Amino acid sequence: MRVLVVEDERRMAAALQRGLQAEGFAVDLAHDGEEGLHAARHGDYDVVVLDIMLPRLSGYNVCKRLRAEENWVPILMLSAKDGEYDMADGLDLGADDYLTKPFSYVVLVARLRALLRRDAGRRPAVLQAGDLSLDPARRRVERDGTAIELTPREFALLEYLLRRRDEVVSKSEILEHVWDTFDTDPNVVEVYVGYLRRKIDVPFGRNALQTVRGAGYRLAGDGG
Amino acid sequence: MRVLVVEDERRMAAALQRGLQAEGFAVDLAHDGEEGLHAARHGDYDVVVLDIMLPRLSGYNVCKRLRAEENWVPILMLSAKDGEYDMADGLDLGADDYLTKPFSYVVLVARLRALLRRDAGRRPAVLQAGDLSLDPARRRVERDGTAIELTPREFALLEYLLRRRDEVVSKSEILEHVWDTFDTDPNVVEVYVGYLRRKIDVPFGRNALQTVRGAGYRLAGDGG
DNA sequence: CAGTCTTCTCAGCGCGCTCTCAGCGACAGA
DNA sequence: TCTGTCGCTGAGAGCGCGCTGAGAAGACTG
Repeated sequence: MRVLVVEDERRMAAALQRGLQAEGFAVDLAHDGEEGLHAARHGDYDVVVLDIMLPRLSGYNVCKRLRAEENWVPILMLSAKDGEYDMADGLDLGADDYLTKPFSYVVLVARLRALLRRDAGRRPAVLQAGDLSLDPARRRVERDGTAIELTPREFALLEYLLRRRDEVVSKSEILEHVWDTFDTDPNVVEVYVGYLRRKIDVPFGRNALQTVRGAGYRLAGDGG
Repeated sequence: MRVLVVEDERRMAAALQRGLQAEGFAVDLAHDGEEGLHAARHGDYDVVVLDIMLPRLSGYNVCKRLRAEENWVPILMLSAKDGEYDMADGLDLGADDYLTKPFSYVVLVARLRALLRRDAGRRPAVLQAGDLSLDPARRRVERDGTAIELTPREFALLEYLLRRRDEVVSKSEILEHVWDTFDTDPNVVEVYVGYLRRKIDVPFGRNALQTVRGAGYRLAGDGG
């Protein structure tokens, strides 16, 4: 899941980046409003965390412009508690949720996941393919009722493949959305596909995670 | 689909080439503006990815000259984010789209596809000929509801023939667009036409992929 | 600081894809 | 019918893609 964090205060930005990456998100940073607006327009993010007090262009205006352009990416606004804008303003502008600094990190993550879940409405809270299920909020994976332990990277990979189940997903797309790079050695994807198979397919005698040679991978919607 | 990438920075150029080839494009590289201009003039490309900061001749000028020569090949401009030119300049010059570095790889591919689609006057997302269909995005081929597995080369060949369905396409055109060469033995085309027939025609008792002796091949619009 | 877990790199290997080649059949012109 | 050309196809060689085991490096825990 790709997150854009627009925050000018370096320490806060770095902390958010580290924290969210640990949760398995792919995080990009923008340090002022112009940069943030541009990134949000072109970056294909699943959610945007947007500070209000920003150099060059306020978060307030970034949000307004995005909505004016019919860009409906979920936005979570952040503001200092003594700021001149309050929650009502933020939500009026088209933000989807709102947090006041100082906020609890755990609350931030919970709200982000809530946004991702709510987004598009048709996205189910629990992703499924046959008897294989993944719950993004609870970080839980099951096959046939049995819980499966995954590392953060494995989890992010499976989540992305499940969100695009039945589609053929190229290694470069996977690198982009799960690793947040595109010029890395694609072998790392092959390695992690191997790890996943040994956890979600092999023990169950299934074949959900299929190779499409020369094109990428496909997660079978029926669970293999 | 032939893409020209004009980019002086070797690592970026190589990464783009690898990535786009993985997406099924035929990619040529040019490493400075003069070279790029020359290639764009004579290379018969479907789209050009053009960096702005280039040795010898800027992307800015390459674009300007091409348009002055009435060359309307779709151009996607790339610029460093702190560059002296901005989006408005690029679009004013006749570029069709514009991306700022660092950009998302997936967005680049999506924009390229959008340009290609727009260029041909709203190409349908799914190519069809009778009950034979090919979905470039999902990389899926079906006949009569049955999924058909194709190798990358077979897929590229069928895609090209479908885009020019009902037309007689010569072997040299096919070599040019699917193999990205023109001095190879045309026999390889015959071999792959044979492979395709055995997958899309023979099992269904059809004859969509027809030989026009002395001229080339034609994919029948009604699916044979 | 040791021990564990996670991530990622690397090298080797097996197989599927690609392409070449030769032989043969189909076709057109004489 | 004969002949030369064009296209088709089966066989097979080469190699590049994808998979895997080993292990190094780094993060985290006790």
